[in-house]
Amino acid sequence: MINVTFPDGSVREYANGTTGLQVAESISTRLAQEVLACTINDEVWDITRPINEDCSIKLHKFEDEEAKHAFWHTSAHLMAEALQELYPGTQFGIGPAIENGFYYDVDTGDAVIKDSDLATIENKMMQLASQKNTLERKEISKADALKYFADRNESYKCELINDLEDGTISTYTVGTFTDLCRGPHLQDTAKIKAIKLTAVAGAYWRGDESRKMLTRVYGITFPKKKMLDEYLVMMEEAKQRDHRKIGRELELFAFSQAVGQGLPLWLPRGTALRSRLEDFLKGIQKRFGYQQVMTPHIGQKELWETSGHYAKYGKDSFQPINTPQEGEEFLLKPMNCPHHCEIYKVTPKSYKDLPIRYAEFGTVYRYEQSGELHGLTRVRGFTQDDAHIFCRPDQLKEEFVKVMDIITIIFKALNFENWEAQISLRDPNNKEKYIGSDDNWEKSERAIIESCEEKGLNAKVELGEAAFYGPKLDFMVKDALGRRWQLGTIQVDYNLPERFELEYTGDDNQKHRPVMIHRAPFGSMERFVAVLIEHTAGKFPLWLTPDQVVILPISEKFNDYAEKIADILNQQDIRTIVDDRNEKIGRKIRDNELKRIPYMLIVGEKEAENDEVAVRKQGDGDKGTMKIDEFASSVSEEVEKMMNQYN
RNA sequence: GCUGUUGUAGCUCAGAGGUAGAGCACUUCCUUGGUAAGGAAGAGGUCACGGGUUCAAUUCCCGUCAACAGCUCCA
Repeated sequence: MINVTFPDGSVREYANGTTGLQVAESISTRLAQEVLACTINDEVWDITRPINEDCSIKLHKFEDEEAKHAFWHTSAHLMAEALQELYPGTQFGIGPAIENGFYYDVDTGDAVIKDSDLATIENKMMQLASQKNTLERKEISKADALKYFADRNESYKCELINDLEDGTISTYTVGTFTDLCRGPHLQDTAKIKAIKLTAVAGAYWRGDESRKMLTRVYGITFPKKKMLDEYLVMMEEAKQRDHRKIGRELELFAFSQAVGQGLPLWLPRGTALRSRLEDFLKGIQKRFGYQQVMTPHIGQKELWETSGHYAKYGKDSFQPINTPQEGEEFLLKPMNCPHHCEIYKVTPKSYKDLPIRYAEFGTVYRYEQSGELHGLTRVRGFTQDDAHIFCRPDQLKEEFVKVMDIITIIFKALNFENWEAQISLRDPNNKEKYIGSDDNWEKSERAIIESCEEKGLNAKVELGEAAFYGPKLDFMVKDALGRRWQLGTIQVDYNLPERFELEYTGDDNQKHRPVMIHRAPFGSMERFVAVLIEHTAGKFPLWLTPDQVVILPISEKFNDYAEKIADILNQQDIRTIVDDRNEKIGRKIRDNELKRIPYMLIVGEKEAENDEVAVRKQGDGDKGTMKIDEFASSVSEEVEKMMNQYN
């Protein structure tokens, strides 16, 4: 007999070899029908795998990530089985479950899978699923595994097996398809009731650009048809939040082929929004002891040879600008650090001067590969809310933590809740990708890790994600469709101060090297605005939105009164416009609701007689009548309250 | 950059081997209205660009450019 401990702490006794499914059955038949996977001692298992020792158990229904994972992983195998039948000779790469669904990377040889083929594959999958085939787990030796897959010409699988340790290898078979797989899986395919293959795309084998590009088929499945329908509706709604769509509708920004790809044009309303964000950050930075600086958009090529950027990125960048003068070369600046280092060097520095914090909204140009460009989130010309902090080594951690505070303030002010932090360190197996001494790298990495510990920040550590000159702490936010974007970033750098020979005089009257922190709380204005648009669906907070109030006269007879109120409000810095079109009030309300202007003031005969306005809040309907002054002060208060919180 | 898809009016999209359509937006006129689309008329397109096939190409084929999804990359 074995003892099984449940999440509530209760313990039950079962026969040795009992499965998770049998445990579920012992509780209720309903649970047994719905359970898809189980966690045995912190490891997720198939519900049909016999348990041979005392353990803790957790049973997972579809709502749990663990169950979804098994569900979609099994779906990937099901799709593989379908592909094997439809495209004989297909070789299989990997086919994991992902955040929403699954994919499988396959090599179909000469056959090409097109978007239009997805329906056929779906149908095949449905047909196979209804066969209710069970998934059979088998543990096999490395030699047997290699032989099995080699016999089937599965070179990708063999490559994977070669990297595995003998004794840890298992396969799963469903119907006619056997796959190298760790599991866990569903008991059988009958639970898969709704299937949607969402996309087909290319993906390099093992994520390596130098290797073959396989065909990746993406899909998602559900235990109920209704769940799939709901998912598809949700995806449609997410698309409505796309910043590219809202940016066009609200006339915030645009692109022009004549100007060039990836070069955003900020329209008046977008510029108003962005400038307000910049002013907001400037206010905070002033409080934190930053000084604004300004530098040119170009600089001599030598600057980036000194920094090391040219050696690393030069040939993949916008090429040098030549001048009529023989041999003169300038670069569009891809970052601001060298300029700021030169500002540091203008005067000799004492240890008493540090820390020095130079901030600049610096526009930079990077030649991103054409396939990387994406709305405002990935562009070729963008403005970093950049700053460089030069400090003594003993000030490093305090300065680092202060930057974390700024980022937290900003995320809080804009109601970003679901951000993630990531510590990006060197790849220890690939040190030649980086510049600088081991000693400096270790100091930098330690400073970041310790700062996070000090602030109790739960950051995920990623090896190999560091910049080539230093480690960083990045703040990531998801867009409407769940894609992760890096916004804020903080980087510790011992290398540039050396390369630019930055110095300060210490209290020992000796020359010392300062440490440098690169930081950008927004990341870039472009990307931040993009994510903000998706986050708010274009309904920006009152203090930030380009137009705060729109006045809607009932008829043209009241246009003069509307203009009068607009003047009064604008004089009090309440950004007000008038919709003086010859349209009925219902129409004006509809159009301005869609423009997401926070307040609509409806004015007609009644209001004009009494110096009043009828207030309507965007998305919230009629709020009744107010005196003009009363409305003005309530708006001002609402804005001030927010600003006072952070200044 | 790679794989796939797409490119028709400012926007969203129909369409067909015989040189183009809708709705919205725009202009003018009528209407002067009370909380999410009033009515009428009009203007607007080298069907992304360059080749080829054809009596004839915006439609079929090839190339280029751009956009979209994914991969790779991201100082």
